[in-house]
Amino acid sequence: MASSATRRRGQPRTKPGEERRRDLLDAGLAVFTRRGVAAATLDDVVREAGVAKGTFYLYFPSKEHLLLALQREFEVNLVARIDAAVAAAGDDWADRLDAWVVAVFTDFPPGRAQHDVLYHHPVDTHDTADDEPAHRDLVDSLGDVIDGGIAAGTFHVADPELTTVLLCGAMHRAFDRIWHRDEMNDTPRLVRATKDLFHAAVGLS
Amino acid sequence: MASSATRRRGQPRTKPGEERRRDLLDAGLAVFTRRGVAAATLDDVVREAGVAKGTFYLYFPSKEHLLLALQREFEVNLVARIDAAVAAAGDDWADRLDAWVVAVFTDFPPGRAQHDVLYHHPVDTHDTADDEPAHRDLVDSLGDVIDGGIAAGTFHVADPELTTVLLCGAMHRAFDRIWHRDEMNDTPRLVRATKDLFHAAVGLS
Amino acid sequence: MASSATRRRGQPRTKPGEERRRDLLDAGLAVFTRRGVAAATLDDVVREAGVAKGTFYLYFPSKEHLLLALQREFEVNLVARIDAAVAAAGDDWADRLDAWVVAVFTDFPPGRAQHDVLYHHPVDTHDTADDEPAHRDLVDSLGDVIDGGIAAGTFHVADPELTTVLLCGAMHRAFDRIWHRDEMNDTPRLVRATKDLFHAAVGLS
Amino acid sequence: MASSATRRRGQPRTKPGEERRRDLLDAGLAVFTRRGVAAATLDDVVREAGVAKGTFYLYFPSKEHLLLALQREFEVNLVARIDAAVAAAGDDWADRLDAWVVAVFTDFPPGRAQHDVLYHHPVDTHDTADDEPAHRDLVDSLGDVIDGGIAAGTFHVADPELTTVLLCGAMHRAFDRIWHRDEMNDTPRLVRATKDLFHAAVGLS
DNA sequence: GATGAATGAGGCTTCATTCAT
DNA sequence: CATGAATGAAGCCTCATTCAT
Repeated sequence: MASSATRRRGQPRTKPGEERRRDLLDAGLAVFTRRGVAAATLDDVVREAGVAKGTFYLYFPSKEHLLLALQREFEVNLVARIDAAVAAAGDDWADRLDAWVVAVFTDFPPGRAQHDVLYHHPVDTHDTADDEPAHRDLVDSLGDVIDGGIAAGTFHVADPELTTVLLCGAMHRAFDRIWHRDEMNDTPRLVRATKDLFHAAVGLS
Repeated sequence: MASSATRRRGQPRTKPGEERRRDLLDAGLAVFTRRGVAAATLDDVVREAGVAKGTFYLYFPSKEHLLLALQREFEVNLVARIDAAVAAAGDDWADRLDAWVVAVFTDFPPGRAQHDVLYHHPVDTHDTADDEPAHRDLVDSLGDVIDGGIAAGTFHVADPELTTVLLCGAMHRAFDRIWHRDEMNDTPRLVRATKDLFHAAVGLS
Repeated sequence: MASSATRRRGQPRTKPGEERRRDLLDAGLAVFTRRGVAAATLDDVVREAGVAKGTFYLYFPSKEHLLLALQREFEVNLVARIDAAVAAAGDDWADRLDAWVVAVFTDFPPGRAQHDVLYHHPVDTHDTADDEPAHRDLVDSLGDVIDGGIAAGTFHVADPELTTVLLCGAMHRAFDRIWHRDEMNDTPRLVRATKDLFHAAVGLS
Repeated sequence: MASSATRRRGQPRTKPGEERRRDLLDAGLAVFTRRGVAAATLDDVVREAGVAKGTFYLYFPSKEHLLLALQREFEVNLVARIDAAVAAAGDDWADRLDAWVVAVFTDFPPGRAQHDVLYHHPVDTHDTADDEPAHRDLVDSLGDVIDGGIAAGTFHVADPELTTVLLCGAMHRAFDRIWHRDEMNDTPRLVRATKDLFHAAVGLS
């Protein structure tokens, strides 16, 4: 029963529910990241988690739901960290906007693999019931900054809502393209270009 | 597009190779679009094409290669149409840039489904040999416009290369988000917002 | 040997691993024997074993490996029985040689079908990893008798190693020819002729 | 249409029947030898022969019959060459027996691959109708020598018929074992051991 | 709670054979 | 005689999910 998550002998087989769920989530992320979402099998996941097949279904109703949970968790954490960085940037809206950009770029790289898993898998939002409430996402986060700057009279944007979506999308695709081609891994340059674009978009200078 | 799944008696079974290939390509697109790439089966494809299983393998070495061919074809055509629209816009670079945006927006909607198939499926560029040369893509197309405007002294962009990628990404993701939520299908507004962003990005007014 | 293809209701589905493996082995032999190795399908095997397709792959990595296991098992058992008969024949080397011949002939007939399966199918020893150590085979068994008789001064053979291989081969092909033509199923006569040949080969009388 | 048997331009497409049949036979042997009988496909064969799929069925009713024809041809030729060598050996029966052995050993090696194809593939003699008359085979050939020696009073064998089969089998299996293990490719030694065995079997010295 | 042997529908691909030209 | 596109039955194997213990 060798596995990277082998259970130590004598250890109790049962764990608090939350901890088991965590193990499964971690294992899922590891496997999805390693093998790719499509190629990953439930067998891989439970082996990685050091748990029996059936146990998985005690915590998630299906493989699809594990992915969904992973995606939600990833974005929630990401946004929380970004929001914090923005809050720490002070009161100047231009600074806050820059802080948003920098935060995204410093946060993404370590999670590049997760990013792929998160954003590039077509989760069927059809049969996968949407129990949980929609969470605050990247667009909401950027929207707050832009709306704030406008309210303060610093930014000038004709259609803030759409512009926010567009800018947010700019980054996403940029990441994909850049990373997948393993070219231009020049973060400072990327940060600069992105800041410039954002500034121009909100009418700064 | 021969009637799916039926063949008139007495009709010749064989067709010119190019035509059969076309049928398969059409059938593939239809099925991928209807069922989604992951759920689509080869059975679906050949049924749609009104052809036997084995026939498929006379034209494509695998399901993956059908997808690849479809993707290539889609982007090549899209870019060709956009390039044409830009060329028809006259000599003013601002007009050309606007023409690019308008072209994209008028061209995409009918191909929304294909767009999903094309851009959202992780084609394993590993074992799927890359025989054909890289083709001109959307980024190349936008790049030409931006580089042209800069060369003419009309546009001013600090980092044209990255800015092009960013702007291109803006649209892509925007489409995804907008369409997938079936909200804001307000194309004129979308065109206006995008033009504004592009103008700002290249330093117009 | 559970009734093929049926399972009593309420009966537990799971069995001790060894037992399931046995069922599969038995089913495999039955099917290979009935249909021939090439024509046998996995469907046949699992139907015979009263088990689902997937279950097979819990015990063997492929159809090829089932055959391999069957072959190994057959030869190991055969050789064990022959060795026992030889040991029981006493100390006279001529008697032991005769015992070897008789043992082979009494043992083979009931296993004629298995013999075909075992010796006539080209198991690709290429990708079929050879985990287990080489086992004692018929040639080894005969070799021990011949070497023993030589050491005792009873037999006289110029090239014992090759002669052993040759004598062993004599029988094999003889069986094939004789059985496949369903002629000359006269075992006593066959035993006599073989004993004579073996005696002559080792220089007796 | 590249192939090792490409047709020269301007060459007539039709050939005398016998020649076409020869081409197919040659191609079949080449492919069976190269890929192995089981892995060889009809596509391989016709490509090798530089002929269309349908043409094959003008000359052979099935793939199985091609193999059968190849086997027959191989053995007929082999036996003819051996018989000739025996005839050339003079009138002494011991010499003739030795000549038989030597002939087999000099003839086999170059045809090792064909030997495998010929003797190791289970041709279903069930549905493959046996139109042609049985041909003279190796056993017949050896039988004539042994019977001749007995008639001349030179050989003494209790059961000539079975002994012949046994001796013939000795060689066959020996070849398989020896060649397949790429060990003991020491032909002179093999010839000597075989001669010894044959001499002993017919009561010489 | 936890287990893991068992399931079985269904996927992709192969290839001997046919037949209209 | 020759062609080769088309056929389609059949094969092997995968894997999400279940359920008796």
